Amino acid sequence: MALRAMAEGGVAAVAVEPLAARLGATKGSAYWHFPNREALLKATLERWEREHTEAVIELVRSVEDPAARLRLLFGTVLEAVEHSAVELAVLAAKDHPVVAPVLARVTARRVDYLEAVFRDLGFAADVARHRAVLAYSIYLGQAQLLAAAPDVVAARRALLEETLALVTSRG
Amino acid sequence: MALRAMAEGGVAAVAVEPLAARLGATKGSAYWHFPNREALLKATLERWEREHTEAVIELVRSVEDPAARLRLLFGTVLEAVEHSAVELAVLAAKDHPVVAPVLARVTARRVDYLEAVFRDLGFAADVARHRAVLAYSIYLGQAQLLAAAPDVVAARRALLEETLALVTSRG
DNA sequence: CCTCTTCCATACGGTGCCGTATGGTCCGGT
DNA sequence: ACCGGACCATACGGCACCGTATGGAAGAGG
Repeated sequence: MALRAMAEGGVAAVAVEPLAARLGATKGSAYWHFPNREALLKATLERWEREHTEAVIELVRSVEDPAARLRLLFGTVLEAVEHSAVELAVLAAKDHPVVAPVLARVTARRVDYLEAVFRDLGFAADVARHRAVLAYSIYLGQAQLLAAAPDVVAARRALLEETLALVTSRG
Repeated sequence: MALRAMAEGGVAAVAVEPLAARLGATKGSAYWHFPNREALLKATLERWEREHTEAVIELVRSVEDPAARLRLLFGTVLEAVEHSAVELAVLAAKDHPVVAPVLARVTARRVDYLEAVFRDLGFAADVARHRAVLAYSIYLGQAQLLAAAPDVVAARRALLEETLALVTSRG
């Protein structure tokens, strides 16, 4: 619920009074469950941290071929637009003291996982690292672009293929 | 001034009372120059639109070789971190009714320019378009990543070279 | 049946911002 | 010397949110 609110209204929407109203409850109730607004926000973010990273990794883990694994990974995260609304909301609040550490952990975890995939693809350690950062940049940028100017990104399927081809190309 | 405030505190910081205080003035003064907060924000965003896109294009226009032009372009926009704070602030407020149209125009303008550069590089129209969207995604994602988790992006110079190599590689 | 804990509601004061009203200063034109 | 417009300050009411205080309902155990 709080995650849905965050997806729609950003981190600012994870606020006591609006959320209580949305749930048909009152502030009194909310302040029994959480000591203050910061705790509510923290709980919401940590829930996002737990659910929205390992879930994808888990989904993809079973795929043997690393190229197919990468394709499934990118395909999954780039199709779910409403899913990535939460991501963008978190990024938009990157300077908030409660958000920053969670965001740093999630980012590091994801890039590290991507790095492992590129090593599975046969890239040397340093190259794999670069490709991982690059691939994650493309994901972030594309999510941002899709949300900010969807008409600019017309042929999404073709773009996905082009992205995969480039990011896994040798030499 | 308002742009500086936006870079530091996001779109929310472009507010009448905080800005007036920052300038050592009062609300009364501010509301003489602008009818309301929305007008102030709009003026700030349109100033950003005018200054932060054409300036870079102008800087780069003189370079003959399209590959060198692209290198200069990416190098310029990816080095200026404090510069890109404004960009991220605008992206973070992409759903704000005043922000959305400005952001859409700026995005379209930039991707179109990139597309022209890739055509200059000899790519066919459709491929040039894909590369342009991809390149702009990388820029957005990298700016985001640099701001959200700077330690993840260690070797920036090498990453720039890798980016350029991939994005201009022939399929 | 009484009581204690759990959970929720009402009511209050505080803060930061918006926007309006109104008065004051300074300055060029006559 | 006067006046009108440009510019700025003070003061007010309103709104949305935070957090606290306090008073219930409603079930569990003695």
